Amino acid sequence: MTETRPVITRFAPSPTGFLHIGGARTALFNWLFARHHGGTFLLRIEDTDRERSTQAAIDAILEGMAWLGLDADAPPIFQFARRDRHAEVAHQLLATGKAYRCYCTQQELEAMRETARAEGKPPIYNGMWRDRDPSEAPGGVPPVVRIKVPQSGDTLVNDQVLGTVSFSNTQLDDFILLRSDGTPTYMLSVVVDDFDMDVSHVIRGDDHFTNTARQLQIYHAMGWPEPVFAHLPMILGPDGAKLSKRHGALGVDAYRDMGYLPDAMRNYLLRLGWAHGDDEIISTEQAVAWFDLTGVGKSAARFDFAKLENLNGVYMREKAPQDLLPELLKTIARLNGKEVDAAGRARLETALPGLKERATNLVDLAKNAAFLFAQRPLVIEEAAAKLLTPEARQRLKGLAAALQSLQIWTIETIEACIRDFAGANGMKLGQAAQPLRAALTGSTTSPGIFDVLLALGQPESVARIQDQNL
RNA sequence: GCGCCCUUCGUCUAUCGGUUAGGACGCUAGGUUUUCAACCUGGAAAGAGGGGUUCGACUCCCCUAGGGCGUACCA
Repeated sequence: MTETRPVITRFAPSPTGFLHIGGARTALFNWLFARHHGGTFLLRIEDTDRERSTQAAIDAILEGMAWLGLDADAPPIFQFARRDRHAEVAHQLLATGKAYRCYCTQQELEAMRETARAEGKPPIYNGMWRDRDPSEAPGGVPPVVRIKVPQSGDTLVNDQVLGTVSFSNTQLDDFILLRSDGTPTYMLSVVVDDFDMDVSHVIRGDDHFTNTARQLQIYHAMGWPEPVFAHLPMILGPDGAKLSKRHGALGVDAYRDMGYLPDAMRNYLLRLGWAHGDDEIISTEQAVAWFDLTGVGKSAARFDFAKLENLNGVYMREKAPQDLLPELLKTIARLNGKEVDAAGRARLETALPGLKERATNLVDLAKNAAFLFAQRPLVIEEAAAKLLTPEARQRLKGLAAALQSLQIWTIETIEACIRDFAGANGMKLGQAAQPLRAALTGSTTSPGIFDVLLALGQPESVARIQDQNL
């Protein structure tokens, strides 16, 4: 197994649902590995299950990958379109005696499993048609094609994550290559496609580990070189149980809608099962430079929303306001059911630097920005209302007048005005700022008060303050 | 049932036979502060259990327990 072949990885989802978090991580690791080695990253849609494959799922997968920035180096390959080639391989195996036709009925197979289980043996196909003469075939029963797996010895799976694992061939059965309708099964298709696509590294979920021992039989039978295998541990729900719809088994689009940034998502997913010393905040560039299979852990990881939330906050703060704005506008529009108008947009642009420091996701940010678009008179939250005591309203009256008299409306002039007012009236800044905040935002929390005034503009600010003295 | 894999703070993890077992999230005490965040300082918090091997085990081996995956004419 010498690795002078060019690195080619692939992500091979079956389009039976959205791109979930585990699939996204598998795609990310394949992408990173290819990018790290200057190799090729391919996408293959495994749509051989015609019953369950849908166009909607294909779209969701494509959109999810685009959102995460995982670009493939070639158009997606649709597995079903290659069914003739898969069948061709099965017939080749048939011709060389490495596969055979099996005429078992469903009932016979079930009975077989029953007895095996009762005897404490693996409930697998017992090879009853393996050496039977085709002339014994019952009429009218379309056969499946099964591969001949060695009946003794071991199959070694050499895995970059799990190490070398030995499977007794007696545990492996003569699995089906071609269904009775002549279509190829997944087992056959993956192997043929990976071989034809020159995939050098098969990086996939841990749930395929046992399958690898089976798939290896096809490689052996065809005399094809094995790719390097790396099986990634699963991602579990926060409670340690398998991901279900209740917790993390959401499509990546759901994370986007919850206001998470793709950069944060990538960073989070990367750290789930992979580590590079003590590094936590890892840019995509660094990830590409550092990624390797030896950093992949062996144990399943639980999905932790709190950490994702924290990471997302880090990325929100790091991001330039102008880069955050388009996504934020979309989020607000989605939340409000209408686009942000020009005036609102101007306020938002001014307030964004202060706003983005205080939110951990876009939805939160949108909510914190809502006061910018609120109609007068503002609805005052209970806690904020408590700040608007009669004395506070008195002060606000003076403040409104002072602010109204400002000739120039900049962060500096605003700050000077308020500090002067507070100083002249023997108040601490907080005594002026808190009632002001309540009047301007209807809330007790907001960006810095000077920033709020600046974003709202002079007329609106003064009007909102005066609203409290009616 | 059978086979395979996994097991360090609550969570994600570092450690590759010798460390006061480190970091991050979360939690918590305090500081800073115009609110909230952010930020700074400190704290609590872990090697599943039992046997070996070794001068010495989180690290290597075995057993047990727990969890996961597979065992389809699904992928």
